[in-house]
Formats: sequence, structure tokens, C-alpha cells
Amino acid sequence: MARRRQSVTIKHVAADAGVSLQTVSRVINNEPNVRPAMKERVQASIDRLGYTPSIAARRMSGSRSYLIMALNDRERTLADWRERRGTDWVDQMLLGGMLTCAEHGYRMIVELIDTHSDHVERELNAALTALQPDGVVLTPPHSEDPLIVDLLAERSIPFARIGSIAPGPGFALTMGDRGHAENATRHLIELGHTRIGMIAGPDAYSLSGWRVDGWRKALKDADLPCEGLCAVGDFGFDSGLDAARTLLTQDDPPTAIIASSDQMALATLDIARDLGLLVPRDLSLISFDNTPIVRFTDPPLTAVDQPIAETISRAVELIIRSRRDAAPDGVIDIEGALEERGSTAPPPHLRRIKRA
Amino acid sequence: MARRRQSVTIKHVAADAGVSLQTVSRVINNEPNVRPAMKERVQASIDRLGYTPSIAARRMSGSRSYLIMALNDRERTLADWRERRGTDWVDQMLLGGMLTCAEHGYRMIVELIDTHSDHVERELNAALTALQPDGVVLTPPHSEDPLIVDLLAERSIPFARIGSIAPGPGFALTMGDRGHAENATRHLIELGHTRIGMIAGPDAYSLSGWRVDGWRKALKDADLPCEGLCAVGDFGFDSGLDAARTLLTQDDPPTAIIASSDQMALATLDIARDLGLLVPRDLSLISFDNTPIVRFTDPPLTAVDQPIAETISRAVELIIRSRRDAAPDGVIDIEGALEERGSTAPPPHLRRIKRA
DNA sequence: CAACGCCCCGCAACCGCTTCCGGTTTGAAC
DNA sequence: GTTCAAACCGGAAGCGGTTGCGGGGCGTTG
Repeated sequence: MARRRQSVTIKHVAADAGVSLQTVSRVINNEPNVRPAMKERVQASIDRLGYTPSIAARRMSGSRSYLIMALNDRERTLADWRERRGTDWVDQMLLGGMLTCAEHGYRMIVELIDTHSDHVERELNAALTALQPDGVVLTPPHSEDPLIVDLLAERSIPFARIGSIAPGPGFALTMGDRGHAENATRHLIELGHTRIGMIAGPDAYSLSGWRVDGWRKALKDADLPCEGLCAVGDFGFDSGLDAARTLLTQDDPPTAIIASSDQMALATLDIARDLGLLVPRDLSLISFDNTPIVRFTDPPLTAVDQPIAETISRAVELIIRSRRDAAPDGVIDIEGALEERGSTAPPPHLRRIKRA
Repeated sequence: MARRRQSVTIKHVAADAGVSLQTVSRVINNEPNVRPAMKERVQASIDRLGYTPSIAARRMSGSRSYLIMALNDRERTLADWRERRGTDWVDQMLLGGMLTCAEHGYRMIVELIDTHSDHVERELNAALTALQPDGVVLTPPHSEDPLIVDLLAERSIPFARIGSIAPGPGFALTMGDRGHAENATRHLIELGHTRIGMIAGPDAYSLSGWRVDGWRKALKDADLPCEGLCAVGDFGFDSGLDAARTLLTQDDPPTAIIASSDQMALATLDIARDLGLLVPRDLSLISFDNTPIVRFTDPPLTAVDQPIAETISRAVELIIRSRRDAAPDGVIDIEGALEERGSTAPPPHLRRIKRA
């Protein structure tokens, strides 16, 4: 068993099965033109020896690297680390990506790039030539960065744009932002709310706009006002504090708020507490993301579940299949759902009526 | 610019600089025996052409793959995905690992293995030969699995065992569990608590035992009882419910509890609420992990911060340096700190006295 | 029965880089 | 001005696979 030390290569398998290397290669790649009997014999050798092809070697000779790259911003990641912040997206992203990659014999690798600096191009190129990934997954806001998108297209590397519907190269996937915002708003309207606020995400993210659109549409359909009821944040906690304060300290404040991220919803919860407002008695609150945190707040937050893992999973599948199947055109929309918890209720004036 | 399509290789650099491939190789690997002038010339070509070596090719010829593998259990990961649970460890793990890998030109890759099945060995071997990583990071409970540890040692792959102090191959790193549990207990004692409970982690994890040890020692030193004050969970939320109920519904229940994980602390919070106990008025609570969640509970939890990212980062550095530097012997202990928040206060009887 | 073509299989080249080793230059000592 | 080691550079082999192509078997056709 001393030979266990050295990994078993395709040569060993070929020798063991009494065939040539190429035949083994054909078997592991499921290529045609191998007789069933032969295939079986080779497979037996592979199993017995516990052979697994080296992805480095496969990349060297062939055209595939069996690697999918997920791009992330280095600065943001560093900040998350230093401040022991949760990474919200990242873990879900990885979960879905890794699992689906694994199913197809691929690996997912997270790459950090200074996406805000002026040498994005150089860094991205470096990462691409170092790893030679078979595909790249882009999340917002990278999925809408023309520099990145164009570079990938130019090198003709399959890639997925999550949260972007702009026509162009690559697969576009979204998570039903517009519809979910509309549904959430409608839910609040049905509860009896008439002044429903919105804390939007930054303009750099298209999905921020879609969510606002959905909110506005639901209000319009019900002849409800939206003027002065939309504040903008950057998805982060601190920005949520400002936005919530702005909304709740005005004359005739909203009795319900939809926040475009869990962090901003948590901030709203804090501001409400400071103002002596009880959630959901005095203020209903719905957030976007549905990260684990919102189950343990007081009260637990009703949230729009963003199926991040599923979306990334789908993106990975599209990429992997893209060399075979035809690319689907148009935008793929993965639907989430509204998870009702304890932060939504009828507005104060209706509650009094109901009690009477 | 059409040639941008094809990645620039070492050959192009060699041609551009008018030297041989080997010299370029020496420059990018920082090897000696290259005159400064020559080195500079080659470096200039590298920069101008934007050359980055392909890690696949480097692995093929050389002995390094520039890949560090982090092992994770597939079942657990799948469950986390399905239930939209936070992955607590995983993201922090990745954060520290990726960043440190990147600093050294390495990549971190998360590998999923069925670590509980009977074909661990085969799967692990497959992953190792597919990726040929330069090192492996093991977290509990894998870091204490003799099958995994021995396999790695046999193939002489550098690896780090997080949360294991057992003598043996690989680097051992811990996060000061014993000391932290002792400190946390002492903190509660200083507040005046005399009956301090402990919700321990499962026995399969050595660190569970260390934490119990620390708790017990602090109590012994203060001549305080520990009998009947320790319940066991599995780090998960549900197990925390049972453990907390057991501790808090007995005669003469503890006025303070230390939970071995944030999830179990959250469960304790729920049970306390059910029993009509106010935290921290009637019950003080300290948790381990300090994941982002505990900042947003009501009240925010005092928690022992587990410096996971730093520990993984340190582990990666040890692995990367292990081919040069001598391996440090003994266990490396990365210290965290107790982060005081709102879940600890003097016990009820003392509060009354103080008020008088 | 010869000719043709398809299905199998194997030989050789090669991917981009490192490593081994041998050859040439440099500089200090005598 | 030699001598010799050390410093420096390049030729060639090879890592473990895949791809292009060519040749042998065998069934089909005329």
C-alpha cells in the first residue's frame, strides 16, 4: 500500500485494464465509440484503483478546467471580516453554487477582486488566466458593471448575471424583485394600511428600482399615496437608521414599512423602539432577504425570502450546460415567497375598530 | 488586441524579454541566481503583457498547486441550505481563509465530503487527487476524526486541525475555549451569581469538554456548586430548547447560564421568555461564537467572541509556510474576548439589596 | 468476393509550466 | 594571467491528461 502515497493516474488505470490511455479518457468523459464490455472493464479498474482525474491535468490538455468562479469584492469582504458582520449573501451563494458544482464534477471557487479600483481589468484578467474558469457567476453590483461584463464577453467565457435584466451577453437571472415588492405591499394594504413606506436600496443596483416599482404599482392600484414615503439606503444597517428616522419622524408617518434588506429592517426596528413604537402594534415591517437573523429578532420579521442559493445553483447549471445546450434567451426569474412572521399586523386605527 | 483572447503565457514573456522560459520562471518564483537587471527586465515584460501564470500548469510540472482545501460535511451543508439556516462558521471560515490565501497567491477551495458515511476515505482521496491541494484545513469535528487525520498524514499533506489539541500530525489550533469559559464564569461570579448553569456541546467535540472544564474550575475556585447545573446539547437550536428547559425548570434553578453556542443561547432566550423570566433581570446569559445574530436579539447577548476567521487565517499561513519554515510544535491558541452586551446583570437577590 | 465505410481503439503531439542538469560568464584569489 | 567556484542562464524532459488522426476489425453493399 505504499503506492497509496502517489496518486493513481490514468496510466495506472490503462495498465490495469490493459487498454490505452485514450480509451480510459473516453470512459471517464462518457464519450461514444467505446464498446459496453470495454467500458465496463475500464470502469472496474477505475473503481478498484480509486482513480480520479487531476483537474490540473485536464485543464492543461483539454478545454475545460472544471472550475466556476464567483466574483466578490475584496474591500467589502475585508470589511465584513473586520467587523464580524455576517456576509448575508456569501454563504448562501456558496451553498447553492458548491452543491450544484459538485453534482457535475465541478468546483466553485470564490475570487476576490478590487472591483471598485481602476485596475479591475488587470485583476480580473489575472484571475481568469490563473484559474481559467469554465464560467463566472456575477452578483450585484458586479453583474451590471459593463467593464466586467464586457471583459468576460470578450474572452468568451460563459457567465451569469444575477440581478440584471439588461440585454447582452451572459445569462440573466433575477429573483422576482418587482413582483415580490408588489405582493408585500398588497399584503400590507389588505391588512388595512394606507400609508406604506419604502426603504429602497442604492440606485447602483437595478433591483432597487424594481422593488420601488413594485411598491409604487401596488399603491397606485389601490389609489394610495407614495409621495414622501420612499427613503434610500445602501442596504447596510447604518443607512437604515437614517432612512427609518426620516420616514418615521415626518408628519403623518407610515404605519408600515418595507425595507429592501434585512439589515435596514433591523435598523428600522431600532428606530421604532427609540420612538416608542411597538412592532407590529404601531408599525408593520417587512424586509427583503430573509437571512437567518430575522427569525430571532423581537418580533421575528416578516420577510421576502430571496432564493439566493437556488438562483446561483441555476446559474451554475446554465453555465455548465452552455457548452452543450443552447442558451436560453431572455431573463430567468426565480421566485421567492413572503414568509409571514410577527412583524405585520393591521394598523392602529383598524385595531381599535376591531376590538370594539 | 485580438490576442487578448488567448491568455498570455510564459513563452510570450520570454520572447518579449528576450530570455528563456526558465529565467521567467525564476523571476515569478522569486528564485535566486537572477541578476537584478535581468529580473527587472523580465518583470517589466510581465507587467506590460499582464502575465499571470496558470495554476493548472504550475501544478502539473511543479510540486505546488496553490490550492488550500477546506473540508466540509456535505449533509450538514445541504441541510443548512434547505432550511435557510445560517452557516455560522462557514462564512467566517471562508473570509479568513480566502483573504490569507490571496495574500500568498493561493486560492481556498471548499470541498464537500460525506464525512459521516463509510466511504469517507474514498471521497477524501478522490478530492485530494482531483485537486492536489497544498494543504487542508480541518474544523471540528473533522479535525478529530482519526480516519481523516491519518489519511492526510499518510499522504503527507500539510494540514491544520482547528479545535484539537491531540498530539499528532498537522498543526493544532484552538481558540482558548477553556480560558474563555473560565473567564465568562468568573464574570458572572463577580456580578454576584452563585448558581451558574452550563449548556455544553456534544461530547464528540473536545472543545465541549474544555469549556465545561473552564466553567467547573471557576466555580470550584469560588467554592460554588456545579452539580446538576450542566446540560448537554448539540450546538443546534432545538437541542438548546431541551437543555435550557431542563436547567431552568429544576428546583433552585441557576440565575445565569453559559451556552456553548449562539444557537443554544437563542433557544435559552426563548425558554426564559416562556417561563416568564426576563433577561437579564431574572437570568443572565452568555453565549459562545458571537455570530452576527446575537447583536440583534432582545436583549443583545453578551458573548464570547470566537476568532474563527483569524484562526483559519493563521492555519492557512502555517500551511503555506510549512514548506519553508520549521513547523511550530505544540498547540497554537488564538484568544478571543468576551463581548459584553445586555444579557448579563447581577442576580435578582443582589439587585434588590442594591436598590435598597 | 472485393470494396467501402463505420465503429473501435491506439500512437503521437501538445497544453504551460517547473525541475534537472549542464554550459557559460563573472569575479576574486593566487 | 590563470584557476576555480559561484553565479547566472538555457536545453530538454516530463507532469497527467486531451485531441487529431491513422489503422485494424467487421458488417454492409455492389
